[in-house]
Amino acid sequence: MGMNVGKAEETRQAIIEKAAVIFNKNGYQRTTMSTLTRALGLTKGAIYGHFADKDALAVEAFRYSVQQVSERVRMRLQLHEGAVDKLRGFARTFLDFFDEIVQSGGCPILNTAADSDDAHPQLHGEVRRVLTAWEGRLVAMVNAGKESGEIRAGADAELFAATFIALIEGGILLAKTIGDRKYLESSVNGINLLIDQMAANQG
Amino acid sequence: MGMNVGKAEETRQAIIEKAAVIFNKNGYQRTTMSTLTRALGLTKGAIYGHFADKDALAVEAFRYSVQQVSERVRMRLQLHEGAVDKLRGFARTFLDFFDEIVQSGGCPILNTAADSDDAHPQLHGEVRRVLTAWEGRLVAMVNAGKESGEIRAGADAELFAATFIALIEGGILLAKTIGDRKYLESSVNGINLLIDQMAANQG
DNA sequence: TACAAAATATACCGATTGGTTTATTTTCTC
DNA sequence: GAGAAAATAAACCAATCGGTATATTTTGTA
Repeated sequence: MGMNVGKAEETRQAIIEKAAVIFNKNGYQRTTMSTLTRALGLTKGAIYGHFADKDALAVEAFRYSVQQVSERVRMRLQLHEGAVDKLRGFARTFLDFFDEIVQSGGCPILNTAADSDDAHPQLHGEVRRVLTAWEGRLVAMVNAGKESGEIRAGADAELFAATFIALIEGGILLAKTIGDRKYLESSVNGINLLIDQMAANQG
Repeated sequence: MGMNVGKAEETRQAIIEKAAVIFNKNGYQRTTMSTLTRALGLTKGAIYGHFADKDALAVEAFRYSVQQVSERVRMRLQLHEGAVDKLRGFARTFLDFFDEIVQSGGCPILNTAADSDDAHPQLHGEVRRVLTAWEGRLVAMVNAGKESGEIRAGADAELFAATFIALIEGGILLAKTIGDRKYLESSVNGINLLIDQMAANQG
């Protein structure tokens, strides 16, 4: 028989990685299969050999984009000890990679949420899942800080998590649209203020 | 000669108003001219008699959507006296009309910003103009509060304005995507906290 | 290196896209 | 209410859409 698992599984991954940027920059509808074939140097035959349809590719591309951000955050958090420092580092990460975020078309969570809310149920579900996971992760970090005594027991972890995400996403939107990273800096500034208020050495 | 200014200028306005919702719900690309003719009960001939092309209609529809939000805010602010109360009322307005915002497809500023950043320069310019105007309005309100003595002279108006907008836009995104208005409530909560810290009777 | 299977390219499909042209109806003015 | 102009409808256009069938190349293995 011929090849089994396939060496050119790499092609599939290459399609996902390039398609992720294109989808993020142009949105689901504006990204046509012809756009992808041109950008990839492949033909439809190749793409449809790896993915059932445009939807399936879009979903995998979105997951890849999110995974890239998650990896960035994970690596950054390794550098920090303690809940408060980790929370500050979490917020700071988006500032560190702001240029890269802009270059790849903006935050994929934001873009996909705005693009899919009414029209694309599966992508909408993916976004919601990612957002609630992000929220849960922040809540867990705050709770860890409470157990270690870094954060006041009375701090509202859910409130903090929601405000954190809103500030980051809103800050990216503002900074990218207006073209000035100071807007994201303002958001990170605001998050640090919230962290200060949760810290144990505060009234 | 025939008619001059035209009674059926109303048609033009009706097209804009209905198209505004459809564009906001579905995005620029997904909103086809056929979609609009179906929703409007008109044919392409009628639409293209009033607008040069799809782009021109989209721009006018966006302006109308923004104007609707502005009018809401303007009416709300009339109810309040004093800079601090006006600022709180400003933030609160988005909460009051949250259901309506969701029903009409979400915040048009957010949607258009995410939809047009790379692909649609004219709409992108419109969004940027609206956002900076919004920012300027907030800064002016804070400065008015400084002059009246309600707000500390040392308060950072620009920082507040940027954080305000980021929290509102991010809050709407979260609340609409996850389907729980508590996320927008958290954002308004955060804004009120910032206002507290700017108020004169604070350390 | 021959051969079969997997991967990719080519050609094609009906449907729909934004937009135009021409015919028809409404509308306003005199 | 007649007639001209404006508004709308109907039919049509090339281009492109997502997707498929089939031909061809590449690939891994025996």
